[in-house]
Amino acid sequence: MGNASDAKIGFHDIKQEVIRRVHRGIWAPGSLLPTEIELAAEFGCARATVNRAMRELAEQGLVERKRKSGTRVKTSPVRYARFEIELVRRAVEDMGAKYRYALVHKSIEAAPDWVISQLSLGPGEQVAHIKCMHYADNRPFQYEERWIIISTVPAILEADLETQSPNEWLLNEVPFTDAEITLSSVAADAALCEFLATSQGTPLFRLERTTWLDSKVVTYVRMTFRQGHSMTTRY
Amino acid sequence: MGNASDAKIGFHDIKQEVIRRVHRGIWAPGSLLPTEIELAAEFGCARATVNRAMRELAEQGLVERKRKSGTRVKTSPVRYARFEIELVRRAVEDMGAKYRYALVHKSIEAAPDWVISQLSLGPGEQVAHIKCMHYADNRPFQYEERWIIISTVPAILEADLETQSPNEWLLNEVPFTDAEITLSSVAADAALCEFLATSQGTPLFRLERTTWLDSKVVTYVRMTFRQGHSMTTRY
DNA sequence: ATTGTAATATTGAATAGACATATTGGACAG
DNA sequence: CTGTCCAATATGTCTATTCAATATTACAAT
Repeated sequence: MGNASDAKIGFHDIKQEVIRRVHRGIWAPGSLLPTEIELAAEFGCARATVNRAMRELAEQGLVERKRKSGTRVKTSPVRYARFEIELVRRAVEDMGAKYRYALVHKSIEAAPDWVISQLSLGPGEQVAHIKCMHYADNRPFQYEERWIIISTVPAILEADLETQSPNEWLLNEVPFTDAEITLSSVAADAALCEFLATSQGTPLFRLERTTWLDSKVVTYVRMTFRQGHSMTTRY
Repeated sequence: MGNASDAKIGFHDIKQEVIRRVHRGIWAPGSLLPTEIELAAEFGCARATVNRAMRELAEQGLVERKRKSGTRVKTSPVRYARFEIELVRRAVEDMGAKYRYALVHKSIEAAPDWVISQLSLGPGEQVAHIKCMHYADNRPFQYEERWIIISTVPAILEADLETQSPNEWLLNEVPFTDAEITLSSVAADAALCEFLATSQGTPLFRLERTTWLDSKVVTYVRMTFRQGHSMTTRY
C-alpha cells in the first residue's frame, strides 16, 4: 500500500497546484511554465500525468499551449460559463409544470431576404416557416419562430408538427455538426404581446440558434421566453 | 510508415463514430454501450484511446459512465453551450474600441436586506457597495453595480478603485472557488437610463454573478449592458 | 538581407500493462 | 425474506515508452 507520506499524486493534484501557483503570482500571467518533463520530475510522476493536467487547464482557459513553444499562463485569463440548453419540454417539466405544445403556423415559402443574408443562402431558397408556442401549466412559456432549409431537410415536408414540436422532430431526424447560439434581450412587439400574453415593450429573453450539417444550414430558430425568464449556471 | 489503408485511428475517430451511431439510432438512448475493452478490440486500438474518447463524450453530455455499470447513452441528450465570459476591458478592446472606466460610487455599508437574503449572509454584514461604468469609445457600454463582502475580502477597504475596475482588482487579489452566473433581460429604470444613455423601458441584457471562496461569499455583481448587446457562441 | 533547410525542443497522442476504486449481484447467514 | 460480506467487473488513473506534429532556431545558400 505504501505509507501515508508518499501518497501518489495524480493529475488532479497537479492541476490544483498549478492553479495555486498562478493565483499566487508565482507563475505570472504571460510567463512560460516549466516543460512537462521538468514538471514530471518535480512532482515525481510520469509526463503523461502532467500532460493530462495541463491539457485540462488549457481547456479551461488558464494556460495556452503550443508545441515547441511550451505552456504559458494566459495574459487575460478567460472564464467560460457552460449553460445547459434544454429541450423546452424538459425545461418546463423540470419546473414541475405541465407541458403543452401548439403549432401556430406552417408554410412553405421562399426565404425572406434577411434570412437569406443572415444564413448565406442561395437566392430563392425554399424554407419551411414555422411558428409555435410552448406552454407551462397552460400559461405561455416560449414563442418559437423557425426556418428550416428544405434542400437540407426535405423530410420536413412530410413531418407532422401538430403533435410534436419542430425541435423534437429535428433532434430525432436530423443530425447536425455545428451550431451557433446568440442570447439577447428584446422588447415585446405586437405578435409577442399576443402570444406571450404580455404588454408592448416588455423586455424578453431571446435565444437564437443556427445549426449546420457539414456547412449546409439546417435551421435557424428564434425562441423568445415569457417575461422574467433567465438562464443560470454554476461552476 | 504503413500504407494508406491502415492509418491508425485515434480518439477523435472513435468519438465521431460513436456520435454517428448514437445519431443513427444504432445505439439507442438509454442503451448500454460495449465495454472499453470490447470497443478497443473493435477499433483495433488501446483501451486508453477508447477511454479518452468516451471520457470526452461524457464530458460533452452524450453518454453517462459509471464504474462497473458501464457506459450508456443519455436518455435526454443534453446540449451545452459554452460562453466566454470576458473581462469588460477585453470585450471592449476586442471590438476595436477604446476602453474607459469610471467609478461612480463607493461606500461601506450594512448589506441591504435583499442582498443578505439572496447571498445568505449574516444580519448586519458589512459590504462595499460599488457602482461603476465601462465605456467603449466614450459611449456607455456597461453599468456595473457590485457588493463585496468585507469579512471575506477585507483588503477591499484599501483598494484603489478610481483607476482600476473592481473586477480587475478582485481578479488579481482574490481567488474564488465557485461562481454562479445568471443571464436575464431587464427594462431600463431611471438609473440605467441615465448611465446607459437610453430611454425608460428599453430592454437590456443583464449578467449577474455571485462568487464564493470555499462557501464564503466574495462578491455579487450585476452587469447591465447597453441596448443591443448580445452573447454568442459556436460549438 | 532574405530565403530555404535542417536540427531540435516541446507538446500531442497512442500503446501495453498495472493497480485503484466504485458498484453490482450473488452467496450465505440469520 | 433480509441484511452482510465478498468476488467479479467496468471504469479511472498512472507508468514508461514510442512516434508524430509543429514551431523555433541556427545556419547555409542565394
